[in-house]
Amino acid sequence: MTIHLTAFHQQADRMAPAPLAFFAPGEEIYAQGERCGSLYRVEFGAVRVYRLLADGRRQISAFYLAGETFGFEADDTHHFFAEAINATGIQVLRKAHGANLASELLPLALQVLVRAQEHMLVLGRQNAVERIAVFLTEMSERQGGLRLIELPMSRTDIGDYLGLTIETVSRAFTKLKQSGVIKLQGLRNVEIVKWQVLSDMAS
Amino acid sequence: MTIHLTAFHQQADRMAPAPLAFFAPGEEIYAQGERCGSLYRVEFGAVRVYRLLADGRRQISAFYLAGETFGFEADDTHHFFAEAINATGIQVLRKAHGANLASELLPLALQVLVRAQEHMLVLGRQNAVERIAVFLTEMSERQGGLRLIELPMSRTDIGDYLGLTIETVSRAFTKLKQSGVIKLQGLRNVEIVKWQVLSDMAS
DNA sequence: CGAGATTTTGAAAAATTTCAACATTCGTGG
DNA sequence: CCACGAATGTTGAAATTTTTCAAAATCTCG
Repeated sequence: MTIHLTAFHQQADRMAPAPLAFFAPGEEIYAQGERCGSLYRVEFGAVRVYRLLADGRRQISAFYLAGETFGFEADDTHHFFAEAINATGIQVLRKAHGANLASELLPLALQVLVRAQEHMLVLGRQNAVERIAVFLTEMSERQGGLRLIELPMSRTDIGDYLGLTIETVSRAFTKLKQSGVIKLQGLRNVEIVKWQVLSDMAS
Repeated sequence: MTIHLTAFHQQADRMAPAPLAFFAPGEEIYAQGERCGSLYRVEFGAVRVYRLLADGRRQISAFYLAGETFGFEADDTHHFFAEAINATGIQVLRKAHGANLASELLPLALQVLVRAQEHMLVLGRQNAVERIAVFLTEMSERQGGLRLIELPMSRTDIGDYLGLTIETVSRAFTKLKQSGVIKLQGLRNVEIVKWQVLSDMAS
């Protein structure tokens, strides 16, 4: 794959020196407990940000796709882990300190916040099929509202994002397939056949 | 109850005209869909911020206690409802636009964000007793780490915050009581008897 | 093409919800 | 200040959903 660096550099904003970093599938971007001083913008690929319980239970708080910014923290320490899901390019935005910077970051942080708050409704109050419906709707909207969507992540990741086991995720996919709402072409390509039905399920 | 207005006014920061508003128990502070242009700081009392599904299922995304700021939104529209839980005093911080303002708001927004992300782990991956343990630990920490805590909210609110039914909340409280981890003095006063055990449960 | 990894399916177990009844608490008016 | 009634909370039992454990199927990639 040829990567056109210039294209990325043109997108770079005035936030500071913004080196482009490459990550292999599964590679750690940062870990809980590490010091932080940067934000990260996905240029291509996908990232999962998660937290662990002592016994290994994992909750993915968000996926980040191309164009999205992550790495916001309340203090100088990372409270989460971040890993590349696939081969991923990331622009590291070194945090400078200044008022005009905060005014650029606040809207990005607020978008992450609103999404997190909306996801709480899913985790707290929706059943398995509804969760998958929300997830597919979200992924479609984030990929431009297309009916054909590509899932960059595994069923395990989807489960850990939606608070379900991999088996329950699989069964929910099966139900949506059997009711003709979606079609699968391979494991990671989903066609949304009945958009309105899926949308309604997501409430 | 006598309210010392001067004390509150001394706490006012330089954000702008900050009138103190009073809300009765259950009174709406703002509604989903309303335009927003203010932030809110709780002076006394408690607030719940929540979202609803079409069929009435409710998820409380956060409680806000004295000293805490809420009302952050990504655009100019409220995506959530906010209500006073009890008699509550709130400072309305009218949003001005400017860089120095954003630099003051960002840390507050980030604190809300981190808390939201941590709550996702609870909603997605912890069982009923663990959720109550987390909740009590949180409430204690937010009230200064005391062993005697006062819950300003009902069991229904707790359930809607933790993604549980009121009955499951009640049963979890009963289990914690029976195992000697907590004691109840009335419904809303909890004594944490075995701090470490509770803490460990919360993981 | 084949081996390992991932996903799907089935059946039983566990956790939570639902529905119903009972108990307790709280606020108000006598 | 007590008693009453409504609101809130607790408990029990059955139903439902999800998880767990196990095995079979499918996919991916070298």
